[in-house]
Amino acid sequence: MPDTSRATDRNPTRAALVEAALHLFGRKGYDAASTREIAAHAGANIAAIAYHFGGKEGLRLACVEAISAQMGQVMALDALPPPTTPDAARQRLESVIRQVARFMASAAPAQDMAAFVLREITENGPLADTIYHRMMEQRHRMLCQLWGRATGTDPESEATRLAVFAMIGQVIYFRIGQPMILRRMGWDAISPDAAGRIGDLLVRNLHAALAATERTTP
Amino acid sequence: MPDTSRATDRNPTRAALVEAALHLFGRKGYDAASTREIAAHAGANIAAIAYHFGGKEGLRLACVEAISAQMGQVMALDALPPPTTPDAARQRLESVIRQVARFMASAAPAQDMAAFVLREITENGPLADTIYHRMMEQRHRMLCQLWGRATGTDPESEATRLAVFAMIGQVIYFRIGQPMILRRMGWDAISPDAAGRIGDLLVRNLHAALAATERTTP
DNA sequence: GTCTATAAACAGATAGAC
DNA sequence: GTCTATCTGTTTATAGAC
Repeated sequence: MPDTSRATDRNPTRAALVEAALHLFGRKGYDAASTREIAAHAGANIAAIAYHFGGKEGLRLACVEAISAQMGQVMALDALPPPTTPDAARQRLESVIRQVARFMASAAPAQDMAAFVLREITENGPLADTIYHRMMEQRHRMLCQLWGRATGTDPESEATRLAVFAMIGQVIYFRIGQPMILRRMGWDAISPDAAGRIGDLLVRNLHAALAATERTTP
Repeated sequence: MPDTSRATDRNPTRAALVEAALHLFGRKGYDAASTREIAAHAGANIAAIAYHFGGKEGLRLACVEAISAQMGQVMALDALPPPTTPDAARQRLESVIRQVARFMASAAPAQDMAAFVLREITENGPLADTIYHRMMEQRHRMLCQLWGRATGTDPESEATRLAVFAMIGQVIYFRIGQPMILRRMGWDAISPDAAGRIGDLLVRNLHAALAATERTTP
């Protein structure tokens, strides 16, 4: 059993297995996706899963690590210096929303990743804790910091935390509910143009919500 | 094989099976939830599933019918006369949001139903079409009517349909993402008080978004 | 209507050849 | 590292007693 915990994918079979697993776990759920199906989808042998990951559970963990790595790239908030003025915070929130919206609305891998994370959380599986602490909590906290700076309110107040969840809900629903949205819109995919218009809408809602917050809690 | 398609639950075993199936399908997914587990959870025998529903698939269909019936009660928009003034439309939207938010945030069955529907849609299972047409589309259309009336814009324009999806996203995220939200808020459940505050937040965001729409597209 | 017993297909894991 | 073959347990569905 070699590099079971390695996130880097030097081996092409290993990488293909993670990609296929992410797709099938996300689409059908962990239990419903069989190792045979995953191996076939990756063009690999069933035994390769045990070899590279030690078993099905190891493959699940490898998926979490792959998502964590990808997510760090898309929401690279951590690297930038924290904004000092309300206006700078507002702009930072705006650019985060646009970036995440573009990623969520279009990119195919995002579908699998979002579905996978959501499932792991709602099923409260063995990796729910890991996912929450490594990917969710710190990012929400950072968004609360920006929101607090932008509105002049306490970043860790209940109102702020809930407001950030409402904002997040808008963005990720365009991913989670996408099959429904596509049908209703008469689209077969979200074009780059459409993703831009969705981003515009979400930013407009962001500004409206920020203004409403400032007016309510001065 | 008796009343396979009956939605009314005269038989207590039948009703218990639907309830247990809704819970387990919603929590673990259709494939992952075994008929043995469902029967045990309902205090019934495995063979009762084949007897009452013709098989596992029939049980799945019975779940859809149960949700459809429940949803008609919670979002009883259809019965009321359509509002004529923008202000009446705004109030109608507000009351729908509060009602759905209260249901989504607290009631335990809502967890199972929301998770079940979401899964069926994202897995694009055999009942995805039924669910979309019987439960999603007409309600979204009705909300678009209200939104259009409230803002004076075309109810079926792209902007309106997307704006309604953004609004819906906020509401249902407080159900879908609830395990995450509870952790972050330090709650172990959403109290009635908290549900009220979440409703306040969502209504405030609704008003802000409506105002932003009016300003943008006069 | 509800139960037991069983059939036929499937799952994940592993031993060992190459 | 990758493959075939096989072991062991679990799945849904069903036949038939009561």
